[in-house]
Amino acid sequence: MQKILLVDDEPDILEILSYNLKKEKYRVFTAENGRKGIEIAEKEQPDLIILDVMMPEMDGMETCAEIRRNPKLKNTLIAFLTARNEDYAQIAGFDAGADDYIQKPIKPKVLMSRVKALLRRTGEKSEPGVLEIGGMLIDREKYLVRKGDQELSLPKKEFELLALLASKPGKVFTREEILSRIWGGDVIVGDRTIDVHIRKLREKLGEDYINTVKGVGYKFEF
Amino acid sequence: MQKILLVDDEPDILEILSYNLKKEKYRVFTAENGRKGIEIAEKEQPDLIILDVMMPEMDGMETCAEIRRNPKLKNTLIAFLTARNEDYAQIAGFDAGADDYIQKPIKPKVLMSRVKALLRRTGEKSEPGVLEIGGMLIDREKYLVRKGDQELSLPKKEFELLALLASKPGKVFTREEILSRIWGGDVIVGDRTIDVHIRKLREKLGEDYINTVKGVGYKFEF
DNA sequence: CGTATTTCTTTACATTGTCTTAACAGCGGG
DNA sequence: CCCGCTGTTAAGACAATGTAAAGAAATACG
Repeated sequence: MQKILLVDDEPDILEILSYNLKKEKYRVFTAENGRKGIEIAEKEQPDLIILDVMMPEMDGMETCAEIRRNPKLKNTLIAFLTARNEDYAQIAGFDAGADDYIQKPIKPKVLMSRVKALLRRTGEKSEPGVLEIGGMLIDREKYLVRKGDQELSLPKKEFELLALLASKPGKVFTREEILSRIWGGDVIVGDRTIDVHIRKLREKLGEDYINTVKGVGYKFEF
Repeated sequence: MQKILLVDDEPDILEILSYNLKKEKYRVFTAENGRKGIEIAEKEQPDLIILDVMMPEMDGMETCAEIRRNPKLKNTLIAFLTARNEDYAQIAGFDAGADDYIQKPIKPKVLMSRVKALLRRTGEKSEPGVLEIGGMLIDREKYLVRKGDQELSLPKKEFELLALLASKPGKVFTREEILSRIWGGDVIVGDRTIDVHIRKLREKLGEDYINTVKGVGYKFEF
């Protein structure tokens, strides 16, 4: 999961951005000024830092320059938040070294696409698109599972659940772990929900792949 | 690797830009005037041409117009370099056909993000002009689809959507992916827009080519 | 230029699967 | 046998997509 640090002195903005980014499964940290921002950044090593240009004390430009000077953070992506009426050229004029500018007022959709575009480069995990285990082929790109000669197309949640379990055969995934990886931390679902999905998977794949470890969780085996 | 052609009469600028672009793994060509620029462009078929507006003899505008007239170069991306005090609107007013304006003084980071943004869409790969799948012929150059004996001429968006999905048969493209590749990152369109285009495609091609993977996206199959 | 035509987007439902819940059954341990 | 856990089933809630029609935006045309 990729980390994003937000630095802005306005709590409202922090909250809005934070909310939207979390919704998209980013891990979000916030700081209300540049100094604290850098502190947190050093500790958390975020993938992207979003800086408000206008801040008391240490403004975005300064913070940015500071980051660029800091050997531990030098290569972190930086995006500026700028009010629309600030002249782009003027801002660009500062030798700031930002990777992108995002204009206020902030449109969540715009923000998200920008953030994604920025992180695309870095982000791309090297997870293989297809994994093969126990005579089974799980294709994440095509959302398809091939077992022997038959192709199964599983519904989203089931597929993700299978892909998760199968990604580390033998490892026991706790319910919590499963919840946070597939449903995403904040979603609340009932106790039986996971079981039901497991059930469906067993139905479709056969009973011999997913094992229950009572009191702990589930694991994939073959 | 993508090619960029720089045209400017000031050797200093050429060098700075060249250095920065090369650092980002672009293949860079330079020319000190419009005439030579076009010559090189014809030979190298760059993905992007960056033109200084102010040049002796043949200035940026003229060169640009020339490029747009040249059948071999017509579709090349063009970015202008303009001094800050030249009025954007005035420049834009010329029916020059540029794809972007970059203001001097040039800040490498700004330049890079612009260049990347420009090339993102086009860039991807040198995909074949025509692809053939499932008894269908998709000609990107002519914007034509042949299915069996009949020729369909699809509207732009529909065509691009089809071409995208068909470029990786079986792969599920998420809505996000589709949006960012066809509409381009920042455009905001309603939820149902994609569906409607899918609908039209299914109407024209038949129901058996594009499959929905609920909660994930669409894929092309045959 | 204004108008006609095509393409694109939105709106406002209808529809379809998927997901979740609820209720109860089974099982093993203390 | 009671308790905590998981299994199972079916039903309903819900979210994602399908669809038709109308409104915008482009574009072509005269």
